[in-house]
Amino acid sequence: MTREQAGNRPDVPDEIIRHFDAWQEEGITDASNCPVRDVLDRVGDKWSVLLLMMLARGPKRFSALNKVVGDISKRMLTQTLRSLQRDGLVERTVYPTTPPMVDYRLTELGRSSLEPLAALIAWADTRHDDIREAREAFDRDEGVTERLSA
Amino acid sequence: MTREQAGNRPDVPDEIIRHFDAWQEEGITDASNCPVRDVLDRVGDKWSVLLLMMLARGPKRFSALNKVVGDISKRMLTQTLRSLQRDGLVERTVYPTTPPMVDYRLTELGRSSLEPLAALIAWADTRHDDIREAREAFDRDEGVTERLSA
DNA sequence: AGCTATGGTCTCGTTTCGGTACCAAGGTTC
DNA sequence: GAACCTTGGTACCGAAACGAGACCATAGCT
Repeated sequence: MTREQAGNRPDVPDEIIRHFDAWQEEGITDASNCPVRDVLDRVGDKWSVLLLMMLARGPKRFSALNKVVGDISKRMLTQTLRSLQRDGLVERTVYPTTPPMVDYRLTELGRSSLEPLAALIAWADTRHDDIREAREAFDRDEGVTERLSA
Repeated sequence: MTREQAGNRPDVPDEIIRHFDAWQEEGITDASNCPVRDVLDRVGDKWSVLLLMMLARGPKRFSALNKVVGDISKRMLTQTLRSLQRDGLVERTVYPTTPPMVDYRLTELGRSSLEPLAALIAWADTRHDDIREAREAFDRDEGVTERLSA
């Protein structure tokens, strides 16, 4: 009872698919009137999701985040945290010591975002091998993959 | 019984959180050994998720995708579709007519990705108002938001 | 006086991105 | 039979985003 029964129909609620259809008919041209487009732009940046995950356990200081992620530059860390704060996903607390101490924690909204994000992570985890395999096959065959149909 | 009972604990399975913790201890420095990082980079580009959604209903031709998304350039459309194909999420079929006709359809793997993606979309839809509100508040107060704690 | 630590900002060079122009091959039109 | 239309791209160029590193203020310790 794996997942084969899916056949040609995605195992996604029809409701969602109808959603997609609606957008297609309206044309998704403008990002402004589309709530999802808006959120996708945030999810769709290199660091936001990663930072949200790192804050899942609890508050973390700027330097701790910088250390834990490692290959993020301070510039992007600041920038990403600011936009997460602006969107109400994280909260920034400054302790007026010297040197200053700042910590970031998820808001309730931020915590709620982890739910769907966790689903995505879980998918990534279980299907990653398939992706890697596909990738290797593609690189090996280099375009021979193209199915030609009369 | 909204969502307030969450308190300080995210309503995310502990299993997932422990996952995050593990990464933190190992340091997430290198994107290569982290399956999620890999997937996040794909999800985390401007167009991939949008295109996957547009293909949810069924196969679509290059020009149809270009029309439906609207503000994607042909360049990025080609590029994004290639990488989705490489990752085994979409399948490319060329019909050798003139002018050539090409269509793209989700693979089983691609279809399976819509499940967690749909959850994310649903979240975006229900919480978008909160985000917009937070954004307006932030822009209005411009940094006064900073909580100072002794 | 000098070194260290924190949470940034500034600048600069590189990557990536969006937009436009262009291309190939065949069918249709004049 | 030369001009034009179509599709699915690629080539090129300027613009925007990104990464690495230098720099800064403040205070405590040596």
